[in-house]
Amino acid sequence: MDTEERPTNFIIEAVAEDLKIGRFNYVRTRLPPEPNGYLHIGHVKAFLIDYYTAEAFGGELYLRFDDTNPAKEETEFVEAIEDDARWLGIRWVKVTFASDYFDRLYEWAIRLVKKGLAYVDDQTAEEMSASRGTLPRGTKWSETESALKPGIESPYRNRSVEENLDLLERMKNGEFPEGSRVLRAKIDMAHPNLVMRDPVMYRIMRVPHHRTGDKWCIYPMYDWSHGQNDSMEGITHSLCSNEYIIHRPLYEWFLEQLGEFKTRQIEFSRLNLTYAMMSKRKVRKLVEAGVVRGWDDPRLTTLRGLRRRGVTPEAIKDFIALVGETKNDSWVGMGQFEACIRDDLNKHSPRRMAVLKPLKLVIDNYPPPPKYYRLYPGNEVRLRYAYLITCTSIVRDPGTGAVTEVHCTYDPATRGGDAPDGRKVKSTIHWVSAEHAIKAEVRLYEQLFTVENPDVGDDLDSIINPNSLEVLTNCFVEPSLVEAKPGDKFQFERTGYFCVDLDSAPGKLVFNRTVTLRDTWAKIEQKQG
RNA sequence: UGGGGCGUGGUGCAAUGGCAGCACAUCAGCCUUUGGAGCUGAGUAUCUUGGUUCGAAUCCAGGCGCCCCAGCCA
Repeated sequence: MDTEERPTNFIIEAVAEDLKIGRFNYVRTRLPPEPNGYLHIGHVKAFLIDYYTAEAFGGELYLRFDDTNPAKEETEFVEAIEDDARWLGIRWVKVTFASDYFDRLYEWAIRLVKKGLAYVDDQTAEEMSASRGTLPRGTKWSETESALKPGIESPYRNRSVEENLDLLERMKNGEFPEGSRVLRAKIDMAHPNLVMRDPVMYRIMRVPHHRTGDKWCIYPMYDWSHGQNDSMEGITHSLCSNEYIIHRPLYEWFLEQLGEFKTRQIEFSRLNLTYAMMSKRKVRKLVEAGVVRGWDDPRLTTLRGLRRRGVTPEAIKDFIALVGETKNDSWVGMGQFEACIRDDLNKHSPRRMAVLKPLKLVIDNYPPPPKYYRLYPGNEVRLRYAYLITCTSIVRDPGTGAVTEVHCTYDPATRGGDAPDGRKVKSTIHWVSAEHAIKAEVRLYEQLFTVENPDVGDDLDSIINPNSLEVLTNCFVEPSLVEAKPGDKFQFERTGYFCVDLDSAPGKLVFNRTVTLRDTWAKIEQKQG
């Protein structure tokens, strides 16, 4: 990756300005994944922005797992995320965890309590929600008749510092049941930004943590952890998606009150890709329901799925570069991604010949429509790298009418494919020798979903494309592919880009179609109806 | 509209007060031992109204549209 080739963007410009005015004299960013699932294409944009921004200034990148909710997180995902990110080509200087800072964070919380800026609230979750000054959950903003109402201050809001300190200590020691109390920042229950209406800092959870075990009974919320960890690590720029814009005032309020190092948060728009499911929850449902074969199913846009499908890190990075970095809400078409995949594969894939559907190839378009140049009775074509042949007749199955044989004559003078008399043929077709070719299984993929945005709605069954996978077991590939190993990539001439699947084994070749070639013929066909 | 964010060809991104450009997609042509790849050309855009200015996508004011927020999720 050549840094100079990447265009500048508003984040790079903002960071450059910070350096220029002396707000910081170095650059350090962080990747902030929550280890609760596998990485997908949507995460890649954020990862690459963090990586490139640091790289552009000779800065450092930390990989920090945001493990503040033990109910959802597992070590398995930590390893998978590191593996996927490394595969992409991202490099970091150290790996840290939000849980590394639980002790220090607790000290900071005590500081706020002592300053009278945080208190223990005994209200139930329902009471807190009701007193926030808004309509019940589930109500649409459009159904809101009047302006947002101020919240109601908790009856526990003015407890003494001593009592708060005592209660917090006992929360930490596990003296209270789960959900019975929280620590809240004392800010402003009438604030127009709901995030500032006394946000929760700690909640009681009797759940073992994948790294700290049973040590803690209270766990910090995102707002009371992320910015503090950024500050503790000397992160200069905390880059995140637009949904955190409204959290920035709180992010800054905490660091201001604490008097600690002030990281700057900058937001950008997340990636929306058509036909891609970004919701981890929903992808999990597909996996569990057996709609796909696993988290690495080649039809998924998880990094593992893309990798298995044969998509390269370079193609993914090219795509992200092309998408750019802005705050605009936008949708990028899957076709754009596929163009990047083809572009990279075209440059790097060795060409091979493979016949996927030996007979159908010929019969589909007979009698020939206009502009059809391939093999049909009376027409001469070139067998790629071999001879010019002329079709003389076809043999059909008397019962079905399907073509079972195509008879041709070859011109012995055209060895290699050139005619001594200089005559041209309009078409060259690929072939394999029936005597030498080896058999293979080929898996063809189409979009998994029938709708552009599979993340909306909950009726998954209605949006699944029933034809997203077609398995061909009667394919023949040229003998040189006998040595091909899982992950190897090829272009099957005139057909598409393919890679050897994980299921492949000696004597049992399995290929995935990564993406088809651009197909001008398909367009002509479409237009002709 | 309680607060916040965003509006440039079909899609995504540039232009940072000075000829609206790039990529993908589309269309036309050239070339081709992949109907692939490559090459050439074309069409299509500044949400709107007003203001400032010699000059506005850019600055200002109003309007319109879309998105985000009322978890003890991140």
